[in-house]
Amino acid sequence: MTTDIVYDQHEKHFVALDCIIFGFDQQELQLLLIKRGFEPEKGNWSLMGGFLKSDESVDEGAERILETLTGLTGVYMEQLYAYGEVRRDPVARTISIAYYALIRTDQYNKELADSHNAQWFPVSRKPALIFDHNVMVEKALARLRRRARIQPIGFELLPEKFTIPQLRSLYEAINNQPLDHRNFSKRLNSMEWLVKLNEKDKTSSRKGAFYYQFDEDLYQKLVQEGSSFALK
Amino acid sequence: MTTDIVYDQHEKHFVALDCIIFGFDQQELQLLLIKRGFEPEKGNWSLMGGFLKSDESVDEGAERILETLTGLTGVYMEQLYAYGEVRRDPVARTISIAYYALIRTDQYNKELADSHNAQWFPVSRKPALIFDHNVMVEKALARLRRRARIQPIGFELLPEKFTIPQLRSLYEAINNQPLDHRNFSKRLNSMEWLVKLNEKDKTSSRKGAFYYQFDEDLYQKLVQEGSSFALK
DNA sequence: CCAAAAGTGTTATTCCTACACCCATGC
DNA sequence: GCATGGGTGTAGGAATAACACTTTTGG
Repeated sequence: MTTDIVYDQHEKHFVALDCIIFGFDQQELQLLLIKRGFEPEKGNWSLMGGFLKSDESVDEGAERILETLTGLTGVYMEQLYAYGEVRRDPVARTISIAYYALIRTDQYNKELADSHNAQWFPVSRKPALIFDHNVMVEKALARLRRRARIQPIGFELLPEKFTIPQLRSLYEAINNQPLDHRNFSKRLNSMEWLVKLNEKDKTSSRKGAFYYQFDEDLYQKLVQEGSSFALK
Repeated sequence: MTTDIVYDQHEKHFVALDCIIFGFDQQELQLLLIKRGFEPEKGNWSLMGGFLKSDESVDEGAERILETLTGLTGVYMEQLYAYGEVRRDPVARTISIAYYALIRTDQYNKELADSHNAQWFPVSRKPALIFDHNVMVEKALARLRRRARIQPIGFELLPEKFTIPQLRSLYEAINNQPLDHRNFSKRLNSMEWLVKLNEKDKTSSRKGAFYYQFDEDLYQKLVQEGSSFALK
């Protein structure tokens, strides 16, 4: 690409993309981290990252990074924040644009992740990370908590079919606090976009819990009509 | 700065900083825009922007851009979003990190702004902007609306001393909807951080309205103790 | 004395919270 | 038949929303 005399007097910078990858194992909120294979900080834990290429948008770059580690495409991803302290990366001045992703822990490519020395950690017991990755994770957690209250993104962390106790357990994990199961059910049952199936999950109780599904189309229609999501 | 063999195989990019500058004229929410003086899009309206330098953080870069136009430092600024479509800037691939700022329309350097062909526009009647600056403004507005409900940033747009009707008028402008003045006053009067002064503004009524101030220190203390801001 | 904006109080409704019991099933 | 988790209903309290009148004062 040809550039311009006005632009060419300015400096260019490395632009990195770092992914905070969340998962849920029916108990705890998890983070997919990789063990860094090169200096500096070799052997320490870090977020999955990579450099922006010239022929991709930053969104596309973040999707590529996620796919490189997990093999997944089309999953929920949201830009979190751009980190730009001068010395945040000791090797070279690098601007990092952080994204967070919500994936289903049973659907990613484990061999691929293994080959990058990736490992899941419960958010509550994550190791210290390199550079400013710790603050990225903190911000992602805060964002996820806020978003999950007002937008139906929790479903991205659950299987297509889920039970209400599973969903509650997820929200308890996200917010790190117990919820009253009666009030939670009551609120959910008033949500039109929640579709009850004629099928039960019997893996966690003798009685079994009904499966539900999130009706994305109906939800979009309801949003158009002015109703809004709220859960906590 | 020396870089690294691992880094050097990657591409570098122009990184720009664009500022959405909000003001309030006692009636309407305003935007400070500049008339672009060079091609392409010469003569069209745009946000104030500039390129990131190697020796400044992105926050510092944004502050520098704002100061270049307004002469102001230390004003409220928040990173909004990083825009990174490949062709968002037709001249050269440029990542833009957008910030929004809240300034007092009576305190900036008008000569400086004039020298950049800057002009205030009511948000409701802003001209079409270049590149993706329109979506930046939309996002900034949405963010401002959300923030103003849960954090005491509205005061950044008002003089140190303000009246309750002024504050209400500001919130009406931000959210573009009328508020019940009785409920608004009631809510405010229950806010401990609102300091009533023994002085009245008589410019807008014969009776006069008491001036108030925001007690930042007390607010911080209250936040520490777990109370939270909410206004709408 | 009157116009124009400032200030204040009460009630109805809605939403949220707390809380306890019955149900279905596999063993 | 009992232990285990799943499912439902009600009542009290808090926050919100709706609404009308009195006050001050410059002209």
